[in-house]
Amino acid sequence: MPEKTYHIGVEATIDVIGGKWKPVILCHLRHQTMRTGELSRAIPQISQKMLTQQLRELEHDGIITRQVFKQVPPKVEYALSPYGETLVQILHELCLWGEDNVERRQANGEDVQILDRENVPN
Amino acid sequence: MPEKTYHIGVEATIDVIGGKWKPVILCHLRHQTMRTGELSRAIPQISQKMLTQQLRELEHDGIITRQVFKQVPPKVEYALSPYGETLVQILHELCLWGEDNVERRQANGEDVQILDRENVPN
DNA sequence: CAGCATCCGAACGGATACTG
DNA sequence: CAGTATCCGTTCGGATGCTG
Repeated sequence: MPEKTYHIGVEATIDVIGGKWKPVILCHLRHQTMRTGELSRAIPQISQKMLTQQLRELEHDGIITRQVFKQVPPKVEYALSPYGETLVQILHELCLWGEDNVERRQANGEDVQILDRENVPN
Repeated sequence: MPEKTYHIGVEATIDVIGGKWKPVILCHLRHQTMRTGELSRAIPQISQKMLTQQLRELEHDGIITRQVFKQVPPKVEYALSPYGETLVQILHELCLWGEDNVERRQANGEDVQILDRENVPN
């Protein structure tokens, strides 16, 4: 009996890139390699613990790469792995849908905003 | 100051369709309207409490519709709303990616399986 | 059949302090 | 700068029992 059984494809996807932070991290890594501190500044709400933890898991699942520069002070760069690159299209669509969703909620009178859009319609 | 601030589009998306169960529920509703019991049987691992809770949230966010038939025994049908339909493409891709991911892990010697594929390559 | 309420353990996730 | 370890409150989520 397999140790892990999924009933539908999306379950496996969520298992790897699901959660509160992973999609955000991956979205930032879509366009560039980033150092730990850069990611931390790009995602101000995340705690240092969560950031490291999520990066470790993404690395373990082969989605991102972690390159350590042996120097003082330390320097570590994270980037999408070739396999992680297969997610960029989906990540892009997830970003766009979220932007549309916020617009929709604003039009609906909700007090919500989004700081960085990657698509400015019209 | 807005009560809800997102820094990037994908955050808003995750806020609405993120979590362990919502993507699975939505994937099932892509192709058909389903009754509560049908969903429950289609997702055997979910508890009744979680199923109801997630359905309520999806309904509240305008992703699905809930139609109650006034009869005994009760009958309730859930379906994607027109707005929810804007997610079908993304959901489809999430399913496919997960299926590929499982194949990749299997090829890597991991003891993992997926029961229902929607795309059987080759 | 569909749903609500409650209890309770597990996991998530933040704050802080410390290391190479 | 990057990362580890610990403490601890909050939320998640399962199990059970009950209602119309």
